[in-house]
Amino acid sequence: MREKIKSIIDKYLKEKGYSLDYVIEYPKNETFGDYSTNFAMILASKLKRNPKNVANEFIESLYSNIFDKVEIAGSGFINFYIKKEAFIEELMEVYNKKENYFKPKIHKNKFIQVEFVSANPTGPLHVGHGRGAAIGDSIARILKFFGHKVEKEYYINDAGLQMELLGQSLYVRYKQLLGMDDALPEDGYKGEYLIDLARKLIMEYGENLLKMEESEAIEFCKSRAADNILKYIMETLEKFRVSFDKIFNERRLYQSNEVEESLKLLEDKGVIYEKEGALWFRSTDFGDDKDRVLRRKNGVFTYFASDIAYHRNKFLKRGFDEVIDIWGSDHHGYVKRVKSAIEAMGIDSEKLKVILVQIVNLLRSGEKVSMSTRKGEFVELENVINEVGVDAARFMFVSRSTDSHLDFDLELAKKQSNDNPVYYVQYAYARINSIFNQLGNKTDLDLENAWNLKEKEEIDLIKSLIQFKELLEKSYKKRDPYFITKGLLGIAEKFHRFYNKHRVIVSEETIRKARLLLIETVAISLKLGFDLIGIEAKKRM
RNA sequence: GCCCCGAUAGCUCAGUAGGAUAGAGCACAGGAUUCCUAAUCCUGGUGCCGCAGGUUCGAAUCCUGCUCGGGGCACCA
Repeated sequence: MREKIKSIIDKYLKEKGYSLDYVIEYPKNETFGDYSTNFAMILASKLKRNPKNVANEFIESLYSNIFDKVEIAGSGFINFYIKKEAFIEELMEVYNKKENYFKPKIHKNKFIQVEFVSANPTGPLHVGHGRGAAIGDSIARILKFFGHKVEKEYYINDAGLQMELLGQSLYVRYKQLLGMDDALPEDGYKGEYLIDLARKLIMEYGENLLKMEESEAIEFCKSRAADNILKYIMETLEKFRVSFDKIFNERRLYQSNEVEESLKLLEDKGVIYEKEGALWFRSTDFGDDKDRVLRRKNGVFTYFASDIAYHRNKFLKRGFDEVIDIWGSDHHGYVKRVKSAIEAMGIDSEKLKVILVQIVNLLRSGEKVSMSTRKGEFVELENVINEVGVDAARFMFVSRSTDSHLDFDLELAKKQSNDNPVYYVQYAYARINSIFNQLGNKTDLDLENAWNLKEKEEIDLIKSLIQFKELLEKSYKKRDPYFITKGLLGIAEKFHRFYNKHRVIVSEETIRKARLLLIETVAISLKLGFDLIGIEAKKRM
């Protein structure tokens, strides 16, 4: 609809020989029509003319039949009042094309990777990971829907100190359970889950680990812990309806020599130097605050080094056209240097999009819950899912734009009441379904009936579908699923309003069929939105 | 000290790439169900848009400075 208006204006401007940036928007107030544009004001200021005259000339030249009326308002806005027939035509289009209506016509297919969660298997996932998971998975779904080839990946830093500490921590717990006196290392993992794991170890191996060399025992504990925890993480994610196409291990980058190769590549580009025994990347050449260490004095590579290799692998080995990394906001300082390195390797750093997910404040009865993995005082995603359900959790996580903080109140999300927007939206779908159930299968819909729609609530509902299309597109362009929740709420609101005021199952066949067509189309749209953010389209509630 | 994100109604947040009287949900009060699910709907009112300047026909939105909150600034991960 917006495009139709835009093409009319563009055509007019083109005939006049102008081109300018203007907007077509929804007026704040319904009495100002369905759409509104400021182009006359912009053109007028360019020509130093009176905006109202400019607007008037445009209106007089109009001959389109989709408008009831077109008015000048305020200091030169042009307000468009759309004929209801035009909206009904739009509805028919949705009905005909189904989900495809919501896909834009043109775009080139890309091969896109979405890398997310990527938590090290050193402990269970917490709510922060949950938000990343919900966002990443939804983005992948959206990109797929819009026709791209998408690969979802989980990256594990399994080559560094963290995993070492994990092994040590488990070993200590194991010894402690056997009555030995030992303390966790300073930065060790203090969570309960390691005690559980230690208990399992004792059940399976008794005291046998004590007979090993300590380093061997720790190595054993490390891989046991990692395997177990990763398995647990994946189970949680699966429950959360999040799956991955690939798990990528950091260790692999060393085994295949890709870390060395990447550094060689950078060296050839002349952006590497040695200082004080360490190897540095001159990221300041690319706008970073300071240069970064790649290999420490002690000969050990930094994570940055393997991350460079990892991104080289993504772009040069696997050939992704676009890579989306979803990180916690606490990694924001890292973005610049990774992009610098990519640029240095001759890759367009625009192809890497880093989405920083802001913090989740978990509240329980108003009390803020702290979430540090190492201290072991975090709330597990698993618990949250069990408490509030997958649908509510996923919806909550994506219901704010990614760059704003999210307050997640467990008590609130648990409530099955209308504080909880996910139920509001799902309920709309269930109601539609219930109407169709009522009718059994005698619901032959045919398009022509749609012309009988005339009530304000009916037309408003159609408008909400058109807006949903726009929001979907925005969600896609901005790579943020948040806009989908907004669209869903918009449709649900209009639907509930319609439902309350008008009955679908009425004796008059023409009206009944028209409304059935309408709600069928609404159901299609809702279902699509649900699928894209990974929540269930419940037929009953 | 430097960098990032934020500051809008009692609370949680929108505000669509400068536009009309700044919106929604929650909370609060009242009302609606012989009939497709009351997990719904309807009616009520709140704002120095953090502060101070600037840019222009016009600023919550852009620029500059400042204040406050959160996070980040390692040869840690």
